[in-house]
Amino acid sequence: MVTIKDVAKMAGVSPSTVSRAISGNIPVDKQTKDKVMKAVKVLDYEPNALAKSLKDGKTNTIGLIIPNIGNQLFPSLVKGVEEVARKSGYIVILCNTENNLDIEKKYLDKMKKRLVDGFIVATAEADSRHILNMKDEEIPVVLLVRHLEDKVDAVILDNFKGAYDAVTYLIIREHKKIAIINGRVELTLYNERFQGYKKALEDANLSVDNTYILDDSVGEENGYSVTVNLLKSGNIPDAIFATTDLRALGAIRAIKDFGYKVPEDISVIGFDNLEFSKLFDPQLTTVSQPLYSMGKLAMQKLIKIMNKKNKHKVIIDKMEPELIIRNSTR
Amino acid sequence: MVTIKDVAKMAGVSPSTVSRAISGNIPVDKQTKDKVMKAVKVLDYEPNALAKSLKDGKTNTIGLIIPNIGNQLFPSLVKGVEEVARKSGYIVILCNTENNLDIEKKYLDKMKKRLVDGFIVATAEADSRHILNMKDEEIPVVLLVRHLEDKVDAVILDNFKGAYDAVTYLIIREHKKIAIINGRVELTLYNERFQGYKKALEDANLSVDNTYILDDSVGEENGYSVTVNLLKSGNIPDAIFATTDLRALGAIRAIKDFGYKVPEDISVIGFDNLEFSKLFDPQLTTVSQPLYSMGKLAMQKLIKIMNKKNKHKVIIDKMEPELIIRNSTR
DNA sequence: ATGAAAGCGCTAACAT
DNA sequence: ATGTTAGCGCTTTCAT
Repeated sequence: MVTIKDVAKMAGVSPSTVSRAISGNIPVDKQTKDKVMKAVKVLDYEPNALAKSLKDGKTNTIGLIIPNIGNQLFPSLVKGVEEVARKSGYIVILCNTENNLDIEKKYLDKMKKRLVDGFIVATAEADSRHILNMKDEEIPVVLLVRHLEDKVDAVILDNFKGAYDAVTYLIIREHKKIAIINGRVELTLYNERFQGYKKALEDANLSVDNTYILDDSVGEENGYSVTVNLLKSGNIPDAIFATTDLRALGAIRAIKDFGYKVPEDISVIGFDNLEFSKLFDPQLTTVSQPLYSMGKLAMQKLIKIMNKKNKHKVIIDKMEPELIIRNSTR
Repeated sequence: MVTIKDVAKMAGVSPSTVSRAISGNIPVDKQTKDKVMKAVKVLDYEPNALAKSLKDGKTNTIGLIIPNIGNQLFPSLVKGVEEVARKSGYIVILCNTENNLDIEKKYLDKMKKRLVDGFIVATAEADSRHILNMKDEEIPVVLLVRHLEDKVDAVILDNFKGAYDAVTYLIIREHKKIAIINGRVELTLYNERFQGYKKALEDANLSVDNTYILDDSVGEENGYSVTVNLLKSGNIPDAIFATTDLRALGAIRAIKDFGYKVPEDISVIGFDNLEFSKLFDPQLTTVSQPLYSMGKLAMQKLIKIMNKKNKHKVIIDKMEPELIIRNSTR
């Protein structure tokens, strides 16, 4: 490995002069600089970032904690984070936790040892003491897609509004019997979507019918069997609000299997606007989360936080969802 | 930050003893070890991995170079790599190149400065001198989903066989007029798929009809317009072999728009077996790439290579594709 | 078994 | 403007 010493020797100067010549911000005689640069070229010298990091306690590295890159939500998020990071001179370590709190904690510990400069955390577990601890240790953290009250900076979606708008749209289009397929209500985002659903019905003086509240929080059925059960009961809704696109697809499959048509008999609306939702037949009406922008914003926030060491005011950025009207609603 | 000195002071021993006590492989008096461990606990000491890396020239970090995490092929690959890496004590730096050779090179340089221990490269550009250079510098590299002759270790799919099997299946099911929607033939994988297509036709004594060779290498249409053009020409095929699932979906959309049915009028077969391809209506018949396993294998290979410093024999692992028969073929 | 000292490659304070 | 020195936190000879 070529070190700064080798360059110094070849250029006939001291290592510090080489360091200064390379960094640029410290005045160096033009001639010596030329000599140094030539030596750098000849030797193909690459400064050792590790040594620099050790010296100045900054690694220009961030840890990105996500539950599962296989879940289609996350690639867009990751892409946004990576792009801003790269353009700002940071690199990102990808930490996939498999939705396992233990793995998450281990990753966090490991990353701290490596002096990662900050974290973006996009996992949604109930137990969050370890996140709060990081706050106390003054390690820069930005939450993404989740938040912890107003204690940690975060970039989230206005899930309530997304659900409210979706259901209100259905109501405007004269649907009256609107079912919801929901996920684990312990997770804030599903609770918020549920609240939005209820509020929209209430504001339209429609009653909330418990038989239309479908719990899809367990298993990997993605809305299929709960929809089947509902249809079997004979209590046919005229619309279904699914809290994810995947659930919407499951619902549509169930509806088709029962010989009903989407949207003619039953409208279906999804949530997330995943890439494939526009490729589906019928193209899915859905609530769009600006995932890519959210990833970018999270990284921008993190950079700001990392750059100021003193404490700052916590800001929660709540992004606007957008209703994308396609062909699965009439 | 708590350092090894702080621990040493509290335990009343020297830093070297602390180091030995922690590492474990060097004999330390049981009593002193206990004292040290207690101090470690009390102070919540975390060894600085950076310092260790600087010392022993190993970072336990690998760089994973991919063209675009937004492309559905890559999350599975990444997942496999990450899982094996994590379980073997490595962390992975995610480098998204946006299909830009310049960004790729910059990332590679940057990673080298950080003394990344090795690379997995899953980008498919024609210009590969920089990859070959790494080989010369004896930097461990494994290519994934692409390869460079037999010069660099790689994990790839048997694209020829995948295409051959798919087209042969169509022939067995009595299709005679089989079109192909292909990508950039400069990329080995598309060339191989094309060769598989041709060979299957030849082996069945079917002629290769140029009007059935659809070039979908430019734009973002994903098979839609080339299919439209073909159908417009009146030269209706009875099957279409699309070289990606996305292109298959585009083809199906075009076919439906023309009032034909899939698979009754025209069978369509895809390639990749992306997550959503089974959710589509009709569920897509396609050639499956074991992406997750390929990611895992690539990381396993890389670990082996990193562990032996002397040169080794280059091995190309060619994975078996699997034909997944669903409902888009009759 | 343990401590002292040197050094990984770099930069910055200090000296000239 | 440039060289000398010290030190980031760790491990590893070399002594004892």
